[in-house]
Amino acid sequence: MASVGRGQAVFALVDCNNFYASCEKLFRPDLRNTPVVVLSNNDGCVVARSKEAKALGIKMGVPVHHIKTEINRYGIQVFSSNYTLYGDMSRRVMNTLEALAPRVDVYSIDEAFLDLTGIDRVVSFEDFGREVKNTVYQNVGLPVCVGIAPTRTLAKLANFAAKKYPATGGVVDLTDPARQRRLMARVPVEEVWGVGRKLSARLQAMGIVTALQLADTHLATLRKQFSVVLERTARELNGVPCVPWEDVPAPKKQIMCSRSFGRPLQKLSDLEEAVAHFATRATEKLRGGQQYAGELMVFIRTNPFKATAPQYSRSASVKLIQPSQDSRVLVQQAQNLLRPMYREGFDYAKAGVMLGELVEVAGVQEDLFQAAAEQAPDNGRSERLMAVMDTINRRSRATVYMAREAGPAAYAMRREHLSPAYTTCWNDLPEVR
DNA sequence: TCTGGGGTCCTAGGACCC
DNA sequence: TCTGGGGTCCTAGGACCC
Repeated sequence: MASVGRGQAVFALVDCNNFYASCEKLFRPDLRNTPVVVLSNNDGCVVARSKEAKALGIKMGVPVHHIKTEINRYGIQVFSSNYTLYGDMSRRVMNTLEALAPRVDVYSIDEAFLDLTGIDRVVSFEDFGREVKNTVYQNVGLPVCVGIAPTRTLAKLANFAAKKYPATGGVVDLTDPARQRRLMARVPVEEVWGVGRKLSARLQAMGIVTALQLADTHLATLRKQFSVVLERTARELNGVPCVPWEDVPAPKKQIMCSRSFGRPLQKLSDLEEAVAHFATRATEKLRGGQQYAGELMVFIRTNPFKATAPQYSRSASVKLIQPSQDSRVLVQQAQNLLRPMYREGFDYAKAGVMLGELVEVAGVQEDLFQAAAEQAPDNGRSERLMAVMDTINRRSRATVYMAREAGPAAYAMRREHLSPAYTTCWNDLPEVR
């Protein structure tokens, strides 16, 4: 059993295997050994693959129309993204983890860091990892892998090994420095957390090919030739934690809502409808985080992949005189930005709304140059109206909406392979006969 | 026919100030 | 001939993550 110094930090990274594909399979036992892929919004490209699909060589991010032949030849099951389902399954996984570990940092929809500092006085890291894996599988039905190490970057690497080498049984304790070096020597540098395509190309050109070579590179060189980011990564590979643990998630700095349209739009009125919808959704998220937006940005663009068609792409932003979380205000501002940008004669493929300069409720500044009487008349009415809208819409999606959003959505997504809402809709509950 | 959506952090460079 | 230096703030763009 590996041991670490008293008080030395230890993290576990728990990561669901092929998360979206596993969620789909969970409710379709008939697909147990069938290759499954899940598509991005609008059924565009592959964003998740079951292990059978990976074995067939289906690549991450490939447009689905490029793999039509394989889909037919191998009987690959295709699903549209069902974020309602994945979000609900994610919540169940995270709840289970929170019951097992004292401190949990939910990092993304399918992974979380656990703080295991000091836990080896009671149970070995390896045994704890197996308990996590088994409990999640028992409670939720989803397979996970667990990597354990003194830094998050090494925990990521441990998780990579747990996934890649079946002999590990899906759990790797990487607290032992000698074991860290042995693993790093076998792992390509591009697998290191924080090293993407561009960086790995530059590193390889310098002869740095493995994770271990990166760990052993002079820190000052990394900082000088790259940046502090890569220097920190190298430090973390050497077991020195550089990312502080945060119990309270940092407040968001921007909120975005954007979507490609199911089919190209030409008319201003259709774009107005889409932009109103995006602004409404973004503002809901804003209120969910108890924040106000000080800035609003709107963009529209044609399809850059369609090289033969005339291209057009514009964005515009406005600083609000007073930060707001009122859908009426932000939808109106978004329309004001959209109309002057719009040009006739283009096939618009995508639009979006971004909220920035976010402030907490308590930090809202009164407008210095507005007469008190002009500021006062609302008197909290906006907050109350929005709260009522949110309450109603939480119970039943989109019961109350802005007038601009009305009508059958011309911008609606393509989702031709959508699975039922097994866990969030009574009518879609799976039946056991 | 058909290529996602939503984030974060860092750096370089320009404007501006004294 | 010789044309400062240091600081801040903002923005755009690039890199990364899932």
